[in-house]
Amino acid sequence: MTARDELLGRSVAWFAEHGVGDTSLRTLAAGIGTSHRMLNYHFGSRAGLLGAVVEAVERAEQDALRELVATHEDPFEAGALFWQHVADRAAVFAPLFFELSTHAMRGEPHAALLRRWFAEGWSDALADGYRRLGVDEDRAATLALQSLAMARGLLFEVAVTGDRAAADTAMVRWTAMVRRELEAP
Amino acid sequence: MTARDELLGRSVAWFAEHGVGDTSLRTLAAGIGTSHRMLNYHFGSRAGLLGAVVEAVERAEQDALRELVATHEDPFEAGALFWQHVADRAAVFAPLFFELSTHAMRGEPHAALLRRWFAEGWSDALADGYRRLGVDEDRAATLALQSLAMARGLLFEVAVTGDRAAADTAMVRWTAMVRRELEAP
DNA sequence: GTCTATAACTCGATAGAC
DNA sequence: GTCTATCGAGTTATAGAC
Repeated sequence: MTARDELLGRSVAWFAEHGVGDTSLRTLAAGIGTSHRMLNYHFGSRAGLLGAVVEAVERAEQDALRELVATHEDPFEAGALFWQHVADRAAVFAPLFFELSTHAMRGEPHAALLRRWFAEGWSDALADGYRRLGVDEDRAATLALQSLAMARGLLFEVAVTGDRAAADTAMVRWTAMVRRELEAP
Repeated sequence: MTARDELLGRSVAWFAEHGVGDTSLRTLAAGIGTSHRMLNYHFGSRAGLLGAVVEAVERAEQDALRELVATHEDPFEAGALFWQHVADRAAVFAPLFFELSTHAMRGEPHAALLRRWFAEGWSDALADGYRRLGVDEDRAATLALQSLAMARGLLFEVAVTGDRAAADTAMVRWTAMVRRELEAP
């Protein structure tokens, strides 16, 4: 366990408990028993620290999705459970997720790793799921992209409006639409 | 034309030309012929200024959508044209849009207006379109939410990965899915 | 109401000593 | 790795001119 990993773990725990908000490096540092100078030393910048936090959370979430897909006969059931899991954490991590993704959109160097993480990890995991249902390569790629877009868009809605029920309904009906598409010729 | 409106118009134009990035108030002020003190005076804060910019852009976009829906027989055709319009501007305004939406997610006071703008404007406009196709109230609301989520999710993908072609394909196929849903009993 | 000028405070980032 | 400045920038506040 390096000093960096130790600080990263404590930062994730601190954010999970106190929320992310506009917490300053000084406030966070005081909260986890270090100095803002040390956070800059280990992570290069505030954005570098937040990027590492998001990457750690995303890695855990992607692992959770693969685990659910692997342990459930019905991929759609795994998807439903995963949506619940993600939406439950929306209030805490969605703002940080969308904030950091704007850094990736602007091509900022510290967000390069995050950019690849956003771009490849989720699409690949979802496309795998659709291929296992016997969908051909081309359709699987599009369905994966659509499912990812739908999930992120609904996550956005939940985070902004707080209307979880409407988003849940939309997700259930989206899943039903895909089912019917796959059963049709 | 108040001084505030004048500065807002020049700010939007400046951002459209130079991009948003991490432009400082001082840089922007110098670029549009004022001082950073005046920007704070008229908009309250940097976030207040950016919020006003996003609101102005969103208002124009929502008006454009209503205009397209009103002038086209086929609402799906209007939707396709609008998607093109929005995706073309993704590189410039998507980062700012998602950044400001995180302020709304955190319930920051200066983003209160923006929050309502995000939450109500688009859903209402889209639900109107579906109702005009004879869809009942409950389904129209869900379809509007799904269409909004799909569009924002694909906009997110375009902004992060730059893969416009994949997003266009996903949008075309989404529209086809909805068409089939509405034709089925 | 609009604008200029100035100062103080916080925060992110950096340099240098140890 | 750690600590003590130090700087630029966003923000807020005050005083005052037009």
